[in-house]
Amino acid sequence: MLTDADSTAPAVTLELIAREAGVSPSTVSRILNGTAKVSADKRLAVEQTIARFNFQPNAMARSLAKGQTYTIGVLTQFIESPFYGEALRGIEDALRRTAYSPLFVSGHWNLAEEEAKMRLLQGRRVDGVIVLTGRLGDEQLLDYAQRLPIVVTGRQLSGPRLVSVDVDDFHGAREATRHLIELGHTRIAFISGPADHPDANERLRGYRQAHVDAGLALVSELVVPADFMETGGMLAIQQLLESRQNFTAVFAANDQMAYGARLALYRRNLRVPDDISLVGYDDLPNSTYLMPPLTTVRQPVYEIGRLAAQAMLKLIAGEAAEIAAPPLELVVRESTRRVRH
Amino acid sequence: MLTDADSTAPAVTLELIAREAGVSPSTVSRILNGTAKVSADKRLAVEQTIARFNFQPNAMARSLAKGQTYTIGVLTQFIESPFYGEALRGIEDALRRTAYSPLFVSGHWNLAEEEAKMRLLQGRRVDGVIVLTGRLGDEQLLDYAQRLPIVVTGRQLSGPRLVSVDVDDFHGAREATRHLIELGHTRIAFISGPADHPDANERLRGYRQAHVDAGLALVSELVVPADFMETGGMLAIQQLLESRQNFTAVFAANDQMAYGARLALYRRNLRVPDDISLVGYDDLPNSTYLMPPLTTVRQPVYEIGRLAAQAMLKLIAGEAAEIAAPPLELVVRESTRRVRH
DNA sequence: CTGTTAGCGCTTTCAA
DNA sequence: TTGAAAGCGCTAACAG
Repeated sequence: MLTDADSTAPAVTLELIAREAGVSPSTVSRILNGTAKVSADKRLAVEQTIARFNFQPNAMARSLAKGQTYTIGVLTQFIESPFYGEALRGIEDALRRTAYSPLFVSGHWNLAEEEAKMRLLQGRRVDGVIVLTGRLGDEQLLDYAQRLPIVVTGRQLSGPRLVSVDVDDFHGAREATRHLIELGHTRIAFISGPADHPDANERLRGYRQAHVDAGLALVSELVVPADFMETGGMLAIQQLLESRQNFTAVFAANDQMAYGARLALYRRNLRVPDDISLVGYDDLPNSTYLMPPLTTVRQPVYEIGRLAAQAMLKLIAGEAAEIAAPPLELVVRESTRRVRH
Repeated sequence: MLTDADSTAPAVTLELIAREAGVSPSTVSRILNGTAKVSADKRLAVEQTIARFNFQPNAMARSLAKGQTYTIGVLTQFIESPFYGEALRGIEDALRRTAYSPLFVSGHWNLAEEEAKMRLLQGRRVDGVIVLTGRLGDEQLLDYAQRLPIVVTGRQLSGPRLVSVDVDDFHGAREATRHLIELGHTRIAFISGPADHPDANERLRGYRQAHVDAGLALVSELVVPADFMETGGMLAIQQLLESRQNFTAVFAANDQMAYGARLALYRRNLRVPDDISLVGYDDLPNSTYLMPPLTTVRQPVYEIGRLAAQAMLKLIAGEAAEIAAPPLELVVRESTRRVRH
């Protein structure tokens, strides 16, 4: 005898439901989609059989028939990133209670991989894709936008089916540096991001501009390149210390490097902020709990995610959309203080 | 005149490719899937037209025809969680270079939401789902497994199409506590997780057992409940201090609470580890950069993700699968030291 | 208000 | 080796 698990249960399809409820498939479809009025008795019958069979319509078939998948591709860089994670959460929240759901894929800051993922998303016929920064070229993006709506962060670009959001990193870095200068610091080290990273250069520019604004000399030995990772921050401090340059403050181009820098400083018995002031960039969730709590530039990543998803919904609806750049904000916590003379 | 963007471009389908290449749709399909031998010339012609039109087969149609989606649902709890993030990365890595790709959804530790997400995944006809802990009941899981393969973490359960991985939190917490005891601590505070959280209780049990093992008295005032969040850790320290109980060490049931505790201690001018030793649980990526670097119990989350995905692949292939529980490991860093007399 | 009839784009027998 | 034809499960005119 065959057990339930062994026998090939007949797939429960819309057609099965229709038959069991004594109506036509179209009627079931109408009820499912609210496409047209259906008499109360039939509706009841159908609803009951749906419940009885625990019927779950096949989204593939539905997509195929409608030419819409109700899914929005999201190209992030590292699925585990605490930074982009906030954006994903914003996207999820914006999509909750809509018919759409997100499909997350990661590109790992690698052009080829990002392209492959875009191909995957296109194959899956997503209704649009939100690109969280990354390395795809502007023309490439414009090109994708010929076929589907695109919302992209981290650059300024626009086109028929393409909207972008960008934050003003130049401004953010300039403000952060200015904060240090206002506290009396004149020898401020800068731990920079990868030279080929779009944001990294803007932040460096901001750091420099603040010096120019204040009539302060730029000391090239105080700018040390790193990789946006904690280890990079540690190495940078080491290099800075070995260079025997004086400095009373360190501005790291992102919080992760600031964390590394913090630890390296601790190892050398340099106190923050008493000996050295430290500033980060991003305001990762953890930065409130750094010791001491880190002064940093807050990026409204969650908000960006939310706005991006909302804009995408509009684009899909065929409406125009644009996203106002949400402002960066310097969050002064306890890792910076007036320089001691 | 119509521009390219305005005109309704004829969707590029497999049929179009076939026509353009002068072959039948079946031939194109065979080339795409490597399903059968195809003469070199036709293959070439087809490949060229595919390239020319930048053809991307419609995955929906494919899924519908094959009864397989080549996608694996992953039910995580918070998409932005640094902890589960590692598992997602493990899953991504394990799936790379296979035909499958993950579909991430989050349940937010909320039964109703997890159920809704499971329904979503079933509607999308995923070929299997990996459940990262959460609140679904055992019977529920077993029930899902009747319809599709399930791999679940954070519990011990097994069935026809269901495999689970679990770590021994009891053991982990016991070891961590023992470490403290070996350092001479006898009054060890414990910041516990939510009472209805599966892992939280195991960790509490471990903490208690270590005391019993060592013949140490259990002081109930030293156990304070919190919520697995940083704020909870802060509050717990406050409560502990206000209780005027003596303690020389704090064991937090997860790293996030340890972070909060660390900050609260700092605010009260209590030094770690000189005045108070601190131990966490999880070994989040950031814990290496805490100040001082945190002694904690390392959970092999990345590995668990990888193993889960590999097991899923086997289940899908109809093979048997099981996952050996990867061992927890006490990572002794700098937040603990011998008690001072 | 409801059923019938074509597809949506791909895979897969079945013949040739 | 290749093509014709049927079908995967659903939606959407089109009649009635």
